[in-house]
Amino acid sequence: MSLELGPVNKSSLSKQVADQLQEAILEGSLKADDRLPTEEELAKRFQVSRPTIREALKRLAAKNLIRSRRGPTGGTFVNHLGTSELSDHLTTASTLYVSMNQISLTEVSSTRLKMESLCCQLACKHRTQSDIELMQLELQQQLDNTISPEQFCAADVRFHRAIADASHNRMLSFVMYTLIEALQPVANMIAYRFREREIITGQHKRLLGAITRQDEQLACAILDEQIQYLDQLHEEAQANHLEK
Amino acid sequence: MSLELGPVNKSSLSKQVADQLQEAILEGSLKADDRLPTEEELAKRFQVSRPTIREALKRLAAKNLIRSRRGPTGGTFVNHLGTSELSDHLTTASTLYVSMNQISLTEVSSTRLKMESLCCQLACKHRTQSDIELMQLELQQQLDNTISPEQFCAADVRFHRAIADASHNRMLSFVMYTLIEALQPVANMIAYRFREREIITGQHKRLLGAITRQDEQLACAILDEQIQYLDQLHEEAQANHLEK
DNA sequence: AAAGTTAATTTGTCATACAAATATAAAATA
DNA sequence: TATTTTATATTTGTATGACAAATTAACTTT
Repeated sequence: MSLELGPVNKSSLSKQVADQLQEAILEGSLKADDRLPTEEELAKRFQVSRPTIREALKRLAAKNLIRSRRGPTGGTFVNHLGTSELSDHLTTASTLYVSMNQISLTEVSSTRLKMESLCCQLACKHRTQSDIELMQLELQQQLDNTISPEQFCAADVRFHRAIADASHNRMLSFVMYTLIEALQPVANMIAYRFREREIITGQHKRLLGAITRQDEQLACAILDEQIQYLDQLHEEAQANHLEK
Repeated sequence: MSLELGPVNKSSLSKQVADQLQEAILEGSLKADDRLPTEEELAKRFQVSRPTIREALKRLAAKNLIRSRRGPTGGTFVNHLGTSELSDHLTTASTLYVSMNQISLTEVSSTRLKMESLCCQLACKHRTQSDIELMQLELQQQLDNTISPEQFCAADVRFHRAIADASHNRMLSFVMYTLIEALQPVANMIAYRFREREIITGQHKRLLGAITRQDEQLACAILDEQIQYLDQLHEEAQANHLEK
């Protein structure tokens, strides 16, 4: 007689454990800052070995869902995911996606233009004083000519993130973070040249002014100008690259 | 004398290994479908133990960057990430983000409306015959009253994804996938009631018609109608929930 | 009472062994 | 000879046990 055994486990144990834990987090059984049982105890509960548990935990750690600390008060804790905590995650995802699928930067930048315009409109409506102050802070850093290209880029990212956050629509912010990261390769190029830095920061200055004065149309226009400028730089760089 | 030792490794070995491998993938040294050295060899190269290597690999596996197979021709391979391959990744991220930060569905749905309108506009311009056929296929399934709520939801997701893909802007598709998933909780509700199914499929029918005839304005209007309808259902459900 | 020391707890790492899957090559069979 | 079966080698998956490192709590000593 053919004994109908269970559908059984076709995926690896560590994956099953990881999925169960993730489900628990997603469902709310495990809330932020909750401490999970020790690895040893998890091993007992799931009836698997400790290395298997550890592999499962690493999977979750890679997604930034948990953090671990050693010591008596240590252990593994559930992370609360803020927009910035997820950015690592999104950075790799979007950067990889763009590079592996050879998505033209035109596609990226046109999408970004539309979305960031939306952000700007909302930012003009809902920006608070602290939003403006944050943007000013980042702008100040960009004006400092002594900072390294990397620092300039980072400040640029933070400036655009600040615009997204000023929309006060967290979902929009979340999505926008992805796009900002995806365009970093282009942003990187400009950071190395003083002349381009000046143009960008000039645009940022005017953009911040427009948002402060709640001038939606002007803000969108400046944004459009910046993205067109970036596109142009990118095209030139590509042309140079082909010549070589 | 104070010997200035290197800045050293403050993060765990498995993380360092994972980061290095990821960097290699991101940079292009490891291309899609490339096979990595065996775990044993990696262990030798990185001068760490095999379990450590495995934890590192699991981190990458969690991000869907690699896949593993056993056997002589097996090993660990680099994944090529398509939109759908990354959707898992983004789904958890966005779902978690929405639930953990208690983002109101109003925020999500207003964002989605704007973005999906953009998709519709582009879809009207660029949709091909095969795009339309795909949407028709999914619509047919939704019209079948015998399918389960889960199947209905899945078909709904695929229908909206098809719209996003019809825009022929992969970056936009990519971002849109995230938003579609984030609104699934609402979509789930409607799938259980026959009456609501009918209304939704009716809207989809008209939407498909508009896209086929390349009527941008009409398409956007129908989309707006649908999202308003979903918002309304969601509000009612919440009101009921409070009464209880 | 304050400071330093020790002990306990928990994650991080290592070493080794065996199990399971799977393709290749060899061997047995029709 | 052709085909099926069997053996075998390779590689990931899992288990066990041990020790290292970090960090806190309790304890001891001054």
